[in-house]
Amino acid sequence: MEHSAKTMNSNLKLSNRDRSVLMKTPFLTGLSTNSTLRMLSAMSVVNLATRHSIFREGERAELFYCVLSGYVRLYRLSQEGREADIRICGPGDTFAECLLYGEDTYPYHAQAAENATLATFDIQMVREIASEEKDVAQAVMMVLSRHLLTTMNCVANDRLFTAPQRVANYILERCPVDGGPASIRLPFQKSLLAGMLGLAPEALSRAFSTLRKSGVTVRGRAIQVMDVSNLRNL
Amino acid sequence: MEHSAKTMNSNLKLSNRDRSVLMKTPFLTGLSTNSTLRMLSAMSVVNLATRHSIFREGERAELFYCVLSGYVRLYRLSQEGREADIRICGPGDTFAECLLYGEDTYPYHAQAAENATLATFDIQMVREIASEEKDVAQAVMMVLSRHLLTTMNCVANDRLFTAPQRVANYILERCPVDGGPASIRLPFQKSLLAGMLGLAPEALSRAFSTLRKSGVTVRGRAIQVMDVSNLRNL
DNA sequence: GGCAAAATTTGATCGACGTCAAACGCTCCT
DNA sequence: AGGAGCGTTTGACGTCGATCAAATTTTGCC
Repeated sequence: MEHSAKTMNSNLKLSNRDRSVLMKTPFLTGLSTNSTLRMLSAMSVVNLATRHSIFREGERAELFYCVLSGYVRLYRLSQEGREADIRICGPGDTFAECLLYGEDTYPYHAQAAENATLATFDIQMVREIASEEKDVAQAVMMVLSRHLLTTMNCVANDRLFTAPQRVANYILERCPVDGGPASIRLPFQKSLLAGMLGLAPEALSRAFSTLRKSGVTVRGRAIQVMDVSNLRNL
Repeated sequence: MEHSAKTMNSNLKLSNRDRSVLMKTPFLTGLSTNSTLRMLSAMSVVNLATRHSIFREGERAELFYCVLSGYVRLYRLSQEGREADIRICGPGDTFAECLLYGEDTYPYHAQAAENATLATFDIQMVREIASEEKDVAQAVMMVLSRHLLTTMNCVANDRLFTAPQRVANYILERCPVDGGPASIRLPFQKSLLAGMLGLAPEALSRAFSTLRKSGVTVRGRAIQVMDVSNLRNL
């Protein structure tokens, strides 16, 4: 029955966790009952195995996506086949939503970086719903604004900081704000983090070892910071 | 009366060119008469001299902007005072519009890169208008979508291409599509182009001289391409 | 035109990071 | 336990682009 790694579900077949993420999506949170129902009618859910391609650059776009669980990698290819990650999407993130009012083909490749559950939305239908339901339009604007903000941040980080600084920033964004010790756990492979920061995996590894001097210890996916406020000074 | 380089105008005092750009803004084009009037009531026009600061990172945001003429530089500062450009905005571009539904402080510095005329929009008021007028909400979504798309492009370019390739891309985007010879004229200083491409001015200069081998001649702001299709292959 | 200031180019140097290859470690599988 | 396969680390090396300084060109202004 299932010969591909892709599974289509009705949204009744969601895990509790996925359902909870789905409802916290900016696209569905705070909507009127009516709007929520309409959005759900434009939505499906898919399960994807690691490395499964979601869409390819240049394909005609009919859906945009929201990650419920797992991670998705958005990337471009150079002529010679080098890959550059543009964005890593985790639970709650949306992608290709800029096509609601933009081009009609996907501007990058998308691939499941781990087993993932995604909500898919029909672009045409959502465009129509947004033109009729104010709360949906507002949700779309909020999502787009936030996404734009983080992407501009990404440009600034790439241009302003070195590899160890970018890694330190990543860690600090996920640490309690006060000083003192802290420990966090990477939600995915290091190679994904590398792509997210615009680095080769080797460069990430070296960045971590540079940060040892600043009190950062890494073992597998576990990261320990001796003194957060110390790390904050570069 | 005017001791700063900043001038506030009623929108009656616009040059023809500025008025035409203003009306072609995605924010004002295709709107109903009523929506247009409401948007104009949320708008002012300012003239700025070269290098005049428009806002600083962290400032409370009350306005977003649309460039009517001239160019604006959005940038971040590192601790040590190094500047990194995030975006160069020209006529028709908007900036800080992501604050309509995002944070309430500007996430970067903005500075006039030349004498410039800007339309300013009151964020609060536009938010209110967008919640009532569907065509305005749609215009906002289109602007955000387009902006997001170009910013993701920027990340991809930075990560995928070398300096000469990025410069070649810039030129090609502004050339007639067919092969053969072409010539274009930079609309601003080379140092601005450098910042736009994420390069130091020296690196841009060297990139141009690398491209001489590929038939690109530069004299001042004039750029000549011997064979466009040739340049397209890296 | 001619001077002062700014922008751009060129040269030299250096650090950061990508790439390739090899070693190491971990996980999963039987 | 033994291995195969993958992810990560480490080393060696090369390239790209930033930086500093100086030369040169362009621009703005009387």
